[in-house]
Amino acid sequence: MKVTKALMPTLRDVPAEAEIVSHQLLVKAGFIRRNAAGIYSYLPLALRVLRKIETIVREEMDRSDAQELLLPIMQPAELWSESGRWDVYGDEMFRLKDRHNRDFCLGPTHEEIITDVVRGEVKSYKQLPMNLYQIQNKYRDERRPRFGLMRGREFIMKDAYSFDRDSAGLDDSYQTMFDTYVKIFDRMGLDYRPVEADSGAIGGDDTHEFMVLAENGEALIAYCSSCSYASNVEITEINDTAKEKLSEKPLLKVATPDKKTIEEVAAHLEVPQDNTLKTLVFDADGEKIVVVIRGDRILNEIKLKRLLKTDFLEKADEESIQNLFNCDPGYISPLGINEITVYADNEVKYMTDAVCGANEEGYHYLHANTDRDFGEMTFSDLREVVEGDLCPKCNEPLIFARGIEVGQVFKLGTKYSESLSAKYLDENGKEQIMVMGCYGIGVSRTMAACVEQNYDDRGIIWPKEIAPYQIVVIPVQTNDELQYTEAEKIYKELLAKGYEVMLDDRKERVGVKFNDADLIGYPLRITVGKKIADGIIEYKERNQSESEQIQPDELYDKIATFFKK
RNA sequence: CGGGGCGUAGCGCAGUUUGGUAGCGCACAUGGUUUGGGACCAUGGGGUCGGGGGUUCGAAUCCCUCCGCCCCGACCA
Repeated sequence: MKVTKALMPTLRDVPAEAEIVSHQLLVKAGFIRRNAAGIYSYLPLALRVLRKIETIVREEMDRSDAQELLLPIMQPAELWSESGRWDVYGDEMFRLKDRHNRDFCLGPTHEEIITDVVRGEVKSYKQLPMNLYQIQNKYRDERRPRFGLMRGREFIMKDAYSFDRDSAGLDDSYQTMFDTYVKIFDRMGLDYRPVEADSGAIGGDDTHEFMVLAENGEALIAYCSSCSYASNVEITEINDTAKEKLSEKPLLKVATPDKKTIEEVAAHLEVPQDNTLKTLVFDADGEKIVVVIRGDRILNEIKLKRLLKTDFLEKADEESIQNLFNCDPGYISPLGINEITVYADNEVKYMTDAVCGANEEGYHYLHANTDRDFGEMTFSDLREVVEGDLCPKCNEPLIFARGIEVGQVFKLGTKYSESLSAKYLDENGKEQIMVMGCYGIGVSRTMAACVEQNYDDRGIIWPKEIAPYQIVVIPVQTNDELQYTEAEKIYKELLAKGYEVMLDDRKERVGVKFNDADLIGYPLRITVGKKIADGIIEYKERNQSESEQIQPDELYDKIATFFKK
């Protein structure tokens, strides 16, 4: 392709709305254009990258014996009512009606449709296991689309669904997909980590997220400095081990007027914040519960939700706390609480002579000791992990990193096969419910995540496996007969050898061409300038700072080596 | 959905307070001079000033209303 024929509209300025690097660079380098909030056109350069990502995904999925199909974007409401999600999904689902006033939606995901297809066609244990996938647009009416392709309302996703006879089969399918994802992201040249994660509203047991490591990632992950453990901090387990009690002083009531926050109380009493107790009140499915954690810690609501096995969990409002404790929330504690269930973080068990509220306006207690002073409480791992906490697997310190979620694998179980009755007959002719898994890769997001991880102040640095073009050939002076002819010769030769090449034949100054080349991020740049008269051309890799002067006949081996390694 | 902000040429912006012929830079077109890291000169094309309504002799500017978009929060891939 010649640049003069191509639609690759690079910009000098970036639209003010672009906030993060991947969004700015993809717009500036002429890959994407926005048509509406969270809705983008993929221009030719972007489409080439997407196709390459898809090709890698297809090859590895096919290799794992998954089969590609294509499911509809527009889906009938009936199926979603059957699974119960028509009412649950809420405003995030794009809904529409046909001319007969029948309800439809634009698929935010495809569990219902795939289960409908499979239940109609798969009847025997002999047909299982089966894994079906598609690469298809998804639609979610996000409350706030942002970060360009990271969180759009229309996006491309590879979604796969496995159907097994039983949970042992699902374990195998899950492992196969996990291994396949590792191969996929390895091939894309991304720096990523699979992490243990929360299964959230989709439900199910095991789940891993695949996180591309990037400074601006929205997710926080904790990984072990010595073993392979890694998890989303939302679920990172903490093993708080017993500590020796230093002393046990008697309880002492002290006045703390107008000192309601942990900071204020600790400062007033001249006690470190890590020797105070924080008491929180929650409304869990209509029942009030109390949670106690160390004063300087943050409660992890996901852990609490899992412990309580509840869907609805919300901080109790100030008024109901007043009614329960007869004092301001700043002075409450588990002291003398009998009628309310009390949960505490494991760490609380080992605290000595701590500060806690007196359940009386304006007073706190010094020297509270959990086992001595508090009534019955359930201990569990409830706090948010902090960097330096010990690995739950090997007790070495945990390190934090930011990541962008580009893939997730789930064990769904029978959630959808049951509600939509996807059943098969086993060896004994007995009806059984299929066991499902689902496996997603955000294709368009992966492109953005890749940019987020691979750029410098000049532009994008595509990994060579997914770059839109592999090589750009630049004649310094397009007007110069010799320079242009030689450049075109190299361009044609590279095309003939099967490379994806762009010839920058514009009558622009060379600075413009270099800047665009760096911005667009071709892995390799070949420059033909004045020195061609002496048989010398220039070879430069995008991720190297120095270029090399070489002879044209060295070029092809060099390029072959570069793309082979 | 709550709070804040913005909408003027493809992009970045000024003009709005105080109503009086719609501007600047980049990009684009033509000609010329340049030519190894976003050149220079000249000329030119391009606007329902987000839409509708109102006030006024006159509205980008004042008033009403609708729409779009961005940021923070809550939520989420």
